[in-house]
Amino acid sequence: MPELPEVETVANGVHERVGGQRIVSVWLSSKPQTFKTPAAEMAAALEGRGIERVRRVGKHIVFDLDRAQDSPADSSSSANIQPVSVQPVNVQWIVHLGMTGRLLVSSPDVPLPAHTHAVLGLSSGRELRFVDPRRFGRLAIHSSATSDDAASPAGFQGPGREPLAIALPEFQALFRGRRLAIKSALLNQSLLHGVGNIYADESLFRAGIRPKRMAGRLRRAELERLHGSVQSVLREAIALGGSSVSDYVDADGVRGFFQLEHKVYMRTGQPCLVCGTAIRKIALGGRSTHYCPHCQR
DNA sequence: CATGTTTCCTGACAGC
DNA sequence: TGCTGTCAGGAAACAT
Repeated sequence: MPELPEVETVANGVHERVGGQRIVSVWLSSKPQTFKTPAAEMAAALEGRGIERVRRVGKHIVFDLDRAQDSPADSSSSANIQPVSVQPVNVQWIVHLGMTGRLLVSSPDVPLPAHTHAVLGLSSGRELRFVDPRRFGRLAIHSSATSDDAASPAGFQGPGREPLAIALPEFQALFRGRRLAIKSALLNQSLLHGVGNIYADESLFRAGIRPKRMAGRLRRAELERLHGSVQSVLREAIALGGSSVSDYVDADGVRGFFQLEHKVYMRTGQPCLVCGTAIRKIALGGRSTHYCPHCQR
Protein backbone atom coordinates (compact mmCIF):
# COMPACT_ATOMS: atom_id res chain seq x y z
CA MET A 1 0.00 0.00 0.00
CA PRO A 2 2.17 2.81 -1.22
CA GLU A 3 2.07 5.99 0.79
CA LEU A 4 4.40 8.98 0.69
CA PRO A 5 7.67 7.16 1.54
CA GLU A 6 6.98 4.30 -0.86
CA VAL A 7 5.93 6.67 -3.65
CA GLU A 8 9.05 8.76 -3.08
CA THR A 9 11.23 5.63 -3.26
CA VAL A 10 9.56 4.51 -6.48
CA ALA A 11 9.71 7.98 -8.07
CA ASN A 12 13.42 8.31 -7.31
CA GLY A 13 14.13 4.83 -8.61
CA VAL A 14 12.18 5.41 -11.82
CA HIS A 15 13.89 8.78 -12.31
CA GLU A 16 17.31 7.13 -12.17
CA ARG A 17 16.25 4.59 -14.79
CA VAL A 18 14.26 6.66 -17.29
CA GLY A 19 15.19 10.31 -16.69
CA GLY A 20 16.46 11.87 -19.92
CA GLN A 21 14.98 9.20 -22.16
CA ARG A 22 12.34 9.62 -24.85
CA ILE A 23 9.01 7.82 -25.09
CA VAL A 24 9.01 6.20 -28.51
CA SER A 25 5.89 4.07 -28.26
CA VAL A 26 2.82 3.78 -26.05
CA TRP A 27 0.51 0.86 -25.39
CA LEU A 28 -2.47 1.14 -23.05
CA SER A 29 -4.84 -1.57 -21.89
CA SER A 30 -8.60 -1.49 -22.40
CA LYS A 31 -9.48 -0.80 -18.78
CA PRO A 32 -10.95 2.69 -19.00
CA GLN A 33 -11.28 3.24 -15.28
CA THR A 34 -7.49 3.19 -15.03
CA PHE A 35 -7.27 6.26 -17.26
CA LYS A 36 -8.57 9.55 -15.93
CA THR A 37 -7.50 10.97 -19.27
CA PRO A 38 -8.99 9.01 -22.21
CA ALA A 39 -6.49 6.45 -23.46
CA ALA A 40 -6.22 7.83 -27.00
CA GLU A 41 -5.59 11.33 -25.69
CA MET A 42 -3.04 10.02 -23.20
CA ALA A 43 -1.16 8.05 -25.83
CA ALA A 44 -1.01 11.07 -28.12
CA ALA A 45 0.27 13.27 -25.30
CA LEU A 46 3.02 10.82 -24.32
CA GLU A 47 4.35 9.60 -27.64
CA GLY A 48 7.56 11.31 -28.74
CA ARG A 49 8.05 13.16 -25.47
CA GLY A 50 11.26 13.31 -23.52
CA ILE A 51 11.14 12.54 -19.79
CA GLU A 52 12.92 15.38 -18.03
CA ARG A 53 12.26 14.40 -14.44
CA VAL A 54 10.31 11.93 -12.32
CA ARG A 55 9.33 13.09 -8.85
CA ARG A 56 6.75 12.72 -6.10
CA VAL A 57 3.90 15.09 -5.27
CA GLY A 58 1.75 13.76 -2.44
CA LYS A 59 1.10 10.14 -3.34
CA HIS A 60 1.33 10.95 -7.05
CA ILE A 61 4.30 10.23 -9.30
CA VAL A 62 4.82 13.13 -11.70
CA PHE A 63 6.67 12.72 -14.99
CA ASP A 64 7.75 16.15 -16.23
CA LEU A 65 7.80 15.90 -20.01
CA ASP A 66 9.65 18.15 -22.41
CA ARG A 67 7.93 20.49 -24.82
CA ALA A 68 9.98 19.60 -27.87
CA GLN A 69 7.03 18.49 -29.95
CA ASP A 70 4.18 20.75 -28.89
CA SER A 71 3.54 21.78 -32.49
CA PRO A 72 3.77 18.56 -34.47
CA ALA A 73 1.93 20.04 -37.47
CA ASP A 74 4.57 22.70 -37.61
CA SER A 75 7.61 20.46 -37.54
CA SER A 76 8.89 21.74 -40.91
CA SER A 77 9.42 25.24 -39.61
CA SER A 78 12.57 26.22 -37.84
CA ALA A 79 13.04 24.60 -34.46
CA ASN A 80 12.51 26.29 -31.10
CA ILE A 81 10.41 29.16 -32.44
CA GLN A 82 6.94 29.22 -30.94
CA PRO A 83 4.20 31.43 -32.40
CA VAL A 84 3.64 34.33 -30.02
CA SER A 85 -0.06 33.60 -29.79
CA VAL A 86 0.48 30.08 -28.46
CA GLN A 87 0.90 29.84 -24.72
CA PRO A 88 3.59 27.30 -23.80
CA VAL A 89 2.12 24.32 -22.04
CA ASN A 90 3.55 22.05 -19.39
CA VAL A 91 2.59 18.45 -19.98
CA GLN A 92 2.97 15.94 -17.16
CA TRP A 93 2.12 12.29 -16.84
CA ILE A 94 0.55 11.62 -13.45
CA VAL A 95 0.69 8.11 -12.00
CA HIS A 96 -1.13 7.08 -8.84
CA LEU A 97 -0.25 3.60 -7.64
CA GLY A 98 -3.45 3.04 -5.68
CA MET A 99 -3.13 -0.11 -3.62
CA THR A 100 -1.17 -2.48 -5.80
CA GLY A 101 0.20 -0.37 -8.65
CA ARG A 102 3.84 -0.89 -9.67
CA LEU A 103 6.14 0.84 -12.13
CA LEU A 104 8.70 -1.52 -13.61
CA VAL A 105 11.57 -0.83 -16.00
CA SER A 106 12.20 -3.99 -18.01
CA SER A 107 13.74 -5.34 -21.16
CA PRO A 108 11.07 -6.07 -23.81
CA ASP A 109 12.28 -9.68 -23.60
CA VAL A 110 10.79 -10.06 -20.15
CA PRO A 111 7.22 -11.36 -20.49
CA LEU A 112 4.52 -8.85 -19.57
CA PRO A 113 3.21 -9.52 -16.07
CA ALA A 114 -0.50 -10.12 -15.65
CA HIS A 115 -2.52 -6.94 -15.12
CA THR A 116 -0.19 -4.73 -17.14
CA HIS A 117 -2.12 -1.58 -18.08
CA ALA A 118 0.48 0.61 -19.74
CA VAL A 119 3.76 0.02 -21.58
CA LEU A 120 5.94 2.94 -22.66
CA GLY A 121 8.71 2.03 -25.11
CA LEU A 122 11.80 4.11 -24.35
CA SER A 123 14.68 5.38 -26.48
CA SER A 124 17.03 3.19 -24.43
CA GLY A 125 15.26 0.12 -25.80
CA ARG A 126 13.77 -0.73 -22.42
CA GLU A 127 10.15 -0.46 -21.38
CA LEU A 128 8.42 1.35 -18.54
CA ARG A 129 5.47 -0.77 -17.44
CA PHE A 130 2.54 0.05 -15.18
CA VAL A 131 1.15 -3.08 -13.54
CA ASP A 132 -1.82 -2.99 -11.18
CA PRO A 133 -3.79 -6.14 -10.28
CA ARG A 134 -6.39 -4.47 -8.09
CA ARG A 135 -6.83 -1.50 -10.41
CA PHE A 136 -7.12 1.19 -7.80
CA GLY A 137 -4.27 2.99 -9.55
CA ARG A 138 -4.91 5.86 -11.95
CA LEU A 139 -3.06 7.39 -14.89
CA ALA A 140 -3.68 10.91 -16.18
CA ILE A 141 -2.23 13.68 -18.31
CA HIS A 142 -1.95 17.06 -16.62
CA SER A 143 -1.55 20.06 -18.91
CA SER A 144 -1.07 23.60 -17.67
CA ALA A 145 0.15 26.91 -18.97
CA THR A 146 3.72 27.69 -17.97
CA SER A 147 4.25 30.53 -15.60
CA ASP A 148 6.83 33.22 -16.34
CA ASP A 149 7.30 33.46 -12.62
CA ALA A 150 10.22 31.15 -12.04
CA ALA A 151 9.56 31.18 -8.29
CA SER A 152 6.27 29.33 -8.67
CA PRO A 153 6.85 26.11 -10.58
CA ALA A 154 3.84 25.49 -12.76
CA GLY A 155 2.13 22.19 -13.13
CA PHE A 156 0.55 19.52 -11.01
CA GLN A 157 0.33 20.58 -7.39
CA GLY A 158 -1.64 17.77 -5.77
CA PRO A 159 -4.79 18.11 -3.70
CA GLY A 160 -3.36 19.24 -0.35
CA ARG A 161 -0.34 20.49 1.56
CA GLU A 162 3.01 18.71 1.50
CA PRO A 163 3.55 17.06 4.92
CA LEU A 164 7.33 17.34 4.80
CA ALA A 165 7.27 21.03 3.87
CA ILE A 166 4.41 22.47 5.89
CA ALA A 167 5.35 24.70 8.83
CA LEU A 168 3.83 24.30 12.27
CA PRO A 169 1.40 27.27 12.18
CA GLU A 170 -0.09 26.15 8.86
CA PHE A 171 -0.23 22.56 10.11
CA GLN A 172 -2.17 23.64 13.19
CA ALA A 173 -4.51 25.76 11.06
CA LEU A 174 -5.40 22.75 8.89
CA PHE A 175 -7.32 21.14 11.73
CA ARG A 176 -8.89 24.19 13.34
CA GLY A 177 -12.65 23.82 13.76
CA ARG A 178 -12.78 20.37 12.21
CA ARG A 179 -15.29 18.01 13.76
CA LEU A 180 -13.90 14.71 12.57
CA ALA A 181 -11.43 12.24 14.05
CA ILE A 182 -7.80 13.30 13.77
CA LYS A 183 -7.00 9.99 12.05
CA SER A 184 -9.60 10.73 9.36
CA ALA A 185 -8.23 14.26 8.99
CA LEU A 186 -4.70 12.92 8.50
CA LEU A 187 -5.98 10.64 5.75
CA ASN A 188 -7.85 13.46 3.98
CA GLN A 189 -5.61 14.19 1.01
CA SER A 190 -7.11 17.62 0.41
CA LEU A 191 -5.68 18.70 3.77
CA LEU A 192 -2.32 16.93 3.85
CA HIS A 193 -1.41 14.73 0.91
CA GLY A 194 0.78 11.67 1.19
CA VAL A 195 -0.17 10.27 4.60
CA GLY A 196 -2.01 6.94 4.44
CA ASN A 197 -3.16 4.34 6.92
CA ILE A 198 0.24 3.09 8.10
CA TYR A 199 1.86 6.46 8.71
CA ALA A 200 -1.28 7.99 10.22
CA ASP A 201 -1.33 5.24 12.88
CA GLU A 202 2.43 5.45 13.48
CA SER A 203 2.42 9.26 13.71
CA LEU A 204 -0.45 9.29 16.21
CA PHE A 205 1.33 6.71 18.34
CA ARG A 206 4.51 8.76 18.46
CA ALA A 207 2.51 11.86 19.33
CA GLY A 208 0.55 10.04 22.05
CA ILE A 209 -2.83 10.95 20.55
CA ARG A 210 -5.85 8.64 20.23
CA PRO A 211 -6.99 8.27 16.64
CA LYS A 212 -10.62 9.09 17.49
CA ARG A 213 -9.87 12.45 19.10
CA MET A 214 -11.73 15.25 17.33
CA ALA A 215 -9.22 17.14 15.20
CA GLY A 216 -10.50 20.60 16.14
CA ARG A 217 -10.22 19.86 19.86
CA LEU A 218 -6.54 18.97 19.97
CA ARG A 219 -4.41 21.27 22.05
CA ARG A 220 -1.69 23.34 20.41
CA ALA A 221 0.97 21.27 22.13
CA GLU A 222 -0.57 18.06 20.82
CA LEU A 223 -0.63 19.39 17.27
CA GLU A 224 2.97 20.44 17.70
CA ARG A 225 3.90 16.88 18.67
CA LEU A 226 1.87 15.53 15.77
CA HIS A 227 3.54 17.87 13.30
CA GLY A 228 6.92 16.60 14.47
CA SER A 229 5.90 12.96 14.50
CA VAL A 230 4.38 13.02 11.01
CA GLN A 231 7.59 14.46 9.62
CA SER A 232 9.93 12.18 11.57
CA VAL A 233 7.99 9.03 10.68
CA LEU A 234 7.92 9.93 7.00
CA ARG A 235 11.60 10.89 6.91
CA GLU A 236 12.69 7.72 8.66
CA ALA A 237 10.56 5.60 6.36
CA ILE A 238 12.01 7.27 3.26
CA ALA A 239 15.51 6.58 4.59
CA LEU A 240 14.62 2.88 4.88
CA GLY A 241 13.04 2.66 1.44
CA GLY A 242 9.47 2.60 2.70
CA SER A 243 7.43 -0.13 4.35
CA SER A 244 6.94 -3.44 2.62
CA VAL A 245 3.50 -4.63 3.54
CA SER A 246 1.82 -7.16 1.28
CA ASP A 247 3.21 -6.60 -2.19
CA TYR A 248 4.92 -3.23 -2.19
CA VAL A 249 8.35 -3.17 -3.84
CA ASP A 250 10.30 -0.26 -5.28
CA ALA A 251 11.33 0.23 -8.91
CA ASP A 252 14.10 -2.34 -8.53
CA GLY A 253 11.79 -4.94 -7.08
CA VAL A 254 13.52 -4.36 -3.73
CA ARG A 255 11.48 -4.36 -0.56
CA GLY A 256 11.64 -1.53 1.96
CA PHE A 257 12.40 -2.04 5.62
CA PHE A 258 10.34 0.46 7.59
CA GLN A 259 7.77 -2.20 8.49
CA LEU A 260 10.36 -3.40 11.02
CA GLU A 261 9.92 -0.03 12.75
CA HIS A 262 6.15 -0.14 13.01
CA LYS A 263 5.06 0.36 16.61
CA VAL A 264 1.32 -0.18 16.24
CA TYR A 265 0.35 -0.89 12.63
CA MET A 266 -0.64 -4.57 12.25
CA ARG A 267 0.46 -5.30 15.83
CA THR A 268 -3.03 -5.98 17.20
CA GLY A 269 -2.87 -7.83 20.53
CA GLN A 270 0.89 -7.60 20.77
CA PRO A 271 2.46 -5.68 23.64
CA CYS A 272 3.14 -1.98 23.20
CA LEU A 273 6.88 -1.57 22.78
CA VAL A 274 6.83 1.29 25.29
CA CYS A 275 4.45 0.15 28.07
CA GLY A 276 3.50 -3.46 27.29
CA THR A 277 -0.24 -2.85 26.98
CA ALA A 278 -1.87 -4.89 24.22
CA ILE A 279 -2.24 -2.90 20.99
CA ARG A 280 -5.90 -2.36 20.13
CA LYS A 281 -7.50 -2.41 16.70
CA ILE A 282 -10.67 -0.52 15.86
CA ALA A 283 -12.48 0.45 12.67
CA LEU A 284 -12.46 4.17 11.94
CA GLY A 285 -13.99 5.45 8.74
CA GLY A 286 -13.90 1.95 7.32
CA ARG A 287 -10.16 1.58 7.90
CA SER A 288 -8.33 -0.54 10.39
CA THR A 289 -6.81 1.64 13.06
CA HIS A 290 -4.20 0.52 15.59
CA TYR A 291 -3.23 2.25 18.82
CA CYS A 292 -1.97 1.78 22.35
CA PRO A 293 -4.78 2.56 24.82
CA HIS A 294 -2.23 3.45 27.51
CA CYS A 295 0.26 5.60 25.59
CA GLN A 296 -2.28 7.39 23.44
CA ARG A 297 -4.79 9.72 25.07
C1' DC B 1 -20.00 22.90 2.74
C1' DA B 2 -18.55 19.22 6.04
C1' DT B 3 -18.71 14.72 7.18
C1' DG B 4 -19.98 9.80 6.82
C1' DT B 5 -20.76 5.64 3.91
C1' DT B 6 -20.41 2.79 -0.15
C1' DT B 7 -18.09 1.19 -4.09
C1' DC B 8 -14.55 -0.34 -6.98
C1' DC B 9 -11.10 -4.81 -7.68
C1' DT B 10 -8.27 -9.10 -7.01
C1' DG B 11 -5.05 -11.83 -4.35
C1' DA B 12 -4.09 -13.88 -0.02
C1' DC B 13 -5.50 -16.52 3.40
C1' DA B 14 -8.62 -19.15 6.77
C1' DG B 15 -11.64 -22.74 7.32
C1' DC B 16 -13.92 -26.70 5.99
C1' DT C 1 -7.10 -30.55 -2.93
C1' DG C 2 -10.27 -27.22 -3.91
C1' DC C 3 -13.94 -24.57 -2.85
C1' DT C 4 -16.15 -20.53 -0.47
C1' DG C 5 -16.03 -16.51 2.30
C1' DT C 6 -13.67 -12.64 4.27
C1' DC C 7 -10.54 -9.02 4.31
C1' DA C 8 -7.45 -5.28 2.79
C1' DG C 9 -7.54 -0.26 1.28
C1' DG C 10 -7.16 5.14 -1.77
C1' DA C 11 -10.13 8.01 -3.34
C1' DA C 12 -14.23 9.05 -6.02
C1' DA C 13 -19.17 8.90 -5.88
C1' DC C 14 -22.97 9.22 -3.32
C1' DA C 15 -25.81 10.16 0.94
C1' DT C 16 -26.84 12.77 4.96
